[in-house]
Amino acid sequence: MPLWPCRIRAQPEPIQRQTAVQGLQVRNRLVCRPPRPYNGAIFRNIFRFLGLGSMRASQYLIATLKETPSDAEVISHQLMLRAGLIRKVASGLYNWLPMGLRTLRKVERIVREEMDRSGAQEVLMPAIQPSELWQESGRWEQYGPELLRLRDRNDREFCVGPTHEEVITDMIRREVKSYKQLPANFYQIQTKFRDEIRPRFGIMRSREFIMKDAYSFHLGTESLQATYDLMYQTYNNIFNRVGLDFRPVLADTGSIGGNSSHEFHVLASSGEDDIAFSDSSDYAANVELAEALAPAGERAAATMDMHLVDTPDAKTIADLVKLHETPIEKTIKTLIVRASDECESDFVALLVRGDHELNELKAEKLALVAAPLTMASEDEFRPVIGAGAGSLGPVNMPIPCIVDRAVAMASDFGAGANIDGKHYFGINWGRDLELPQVADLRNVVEGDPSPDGQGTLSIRRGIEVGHIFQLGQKYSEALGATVLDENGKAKLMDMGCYGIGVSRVVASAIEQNHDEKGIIWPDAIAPFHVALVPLNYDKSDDVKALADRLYLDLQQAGYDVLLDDRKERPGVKFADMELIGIPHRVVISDRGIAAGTLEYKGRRDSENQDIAIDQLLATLADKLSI
RNA sequence: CGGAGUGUAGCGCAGCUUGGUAGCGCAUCUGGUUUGGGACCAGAGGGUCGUAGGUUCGAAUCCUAUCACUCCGACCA
Repeated sequence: MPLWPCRIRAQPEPIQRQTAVQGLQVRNRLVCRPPRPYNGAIFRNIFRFLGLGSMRASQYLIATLKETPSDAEVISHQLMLRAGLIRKVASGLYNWLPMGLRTLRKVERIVREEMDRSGAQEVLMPAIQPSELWQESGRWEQYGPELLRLRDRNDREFCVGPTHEEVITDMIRREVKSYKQLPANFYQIQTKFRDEIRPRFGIMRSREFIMKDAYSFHLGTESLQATYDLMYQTYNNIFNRVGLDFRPVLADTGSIGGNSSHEFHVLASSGEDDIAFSDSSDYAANVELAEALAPAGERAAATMDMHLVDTPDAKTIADLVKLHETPIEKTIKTLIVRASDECESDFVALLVRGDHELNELKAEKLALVAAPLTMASEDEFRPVIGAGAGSLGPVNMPIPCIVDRAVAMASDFGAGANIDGKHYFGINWGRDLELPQVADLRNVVEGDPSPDGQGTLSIRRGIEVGHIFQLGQKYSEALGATVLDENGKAKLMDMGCYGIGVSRVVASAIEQNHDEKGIIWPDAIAPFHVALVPLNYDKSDDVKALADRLYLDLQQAGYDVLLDDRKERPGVKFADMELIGIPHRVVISDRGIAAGTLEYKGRRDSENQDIAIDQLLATLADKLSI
């Protein structure tokens, strides 16, 4: 009998983990198929087939290093090298050694199972793609040097695929003819290549990487939205099963456009993106996107007269605060940017509070502001305003001003006087000058109210491991991918696109789960579940007999076991197993056998625990969640 | 692409200023002693000093070019 259908039938419900995304997975709980009854016996039994198998350490490549290679910057890169999971072949290119590949395969398997469960169909497309398709979509020109292009012996042009919209759209326009075949969702787990300007952080930002990409096809945006929601749920299931602390966050739809887009971020201090999320709701967004609400309440009444002060040494907000003892929230930064054609002036002044940062995305969406956002140079604006960058402000500003919501709420504030070396203090809107146009101009900061009205925002770093978004008809239109509708008329398909950086998930799991001794794998993706560490395996017949027996018993029970039968001293074995990050360790010794016990230690535990030999399976069943 | 830096044994590094023909620790192999937290002793193997050219009696060392890698920045469906 083929194994594959058995697998599907025997799948357990995804394990709900309380540790990750508290409360988030309840959102839009979509049931794609009736839940199957959980049958522990079948699960356990079948798991034997699902496991990657057990190994004896003496016959396995344990490529641990004592010292950290000098070019490894982030912790996941260092530990992946030290634990012998990967080795660098060239910049941004890595070998996966056996130990690392096991984890990669386990992540892949979880992704595959959950994608299959959602009803998506697995395909495999070529890594090398013909230029013709990219020319059809227009991306042959659009995509910069990040697209690795090459020629074959016949001088035809190809690229190494960084993504597969063109190929899948081409495939579907040939195969799918009728609305009756929709909706449909196709995915692959494949090697991608992006010729990054600067690969770094090891597997986190390599040039070649493994990605799960899925593309869905629809007639109508409602159907697209339904599959989008299903993928949103599927991604939550996947990252919960992997065992990561993550957040789905609202993301910029970027150059593709479309209605909505979510990125899935693993929270880790080494992340490259800032994520803002509410402390009391499921709101989360890329900091670039999070709306900065107006401060609550009324503007405070004026208590000072506006007065001009000589500030020859205050070129920056920091100087102003230091030299003139002004609270930073009472200062205003004035930034001059190029104006759009709609504006009668060449420039526009954008005002944010001294302690806030301009959000360029928000600014360039304003009608009066030229996109892309371009800061004006002092040479350009000095003739118009008559002052340099350190002395700008709203009072007597000859060009249109747009002020941030927080600026609009300020009173008694200080700002440049548009005269070199002078600032006004005690400025108040309405009394000293008219309040100009108000807009959301700034990045949110820690402690701001959440845009959904519930709670306040925290900001943490995140590693993007997944991204889902709606492509709409961009590619179906470019490539002419149509189906016939009920009336026999050709209609362009709507498309969605859903990616997971599979190899990056491995690195991000380490970023989130490690200590000074090494990696601490979540059970679900650990290369081995249990490290069996016999002491004196080569000398003691009792130890050897028991270790061999337990090795078989644990395999029977469905665990992936690494039996460390190497002729090494105990300290070496312990250190290696901890560095590699095997989450459960069982030590077998003559001393223990005499007392009828084994020693159990979870990777995060600080103390060993003696357990009766016949209690091992029960203990592991209790400690291990797979 | 701009800025900075590094290339010496599998890994981490010294040697370079002041040229004299390569060394340390870890790892590996052999023998012995050890054996509950990365052992010890004795011995061994392993290097075109990134590459090419130049200066010199002589270059890891000085000069020139070049390649690779790393870091910071710009970039990132």
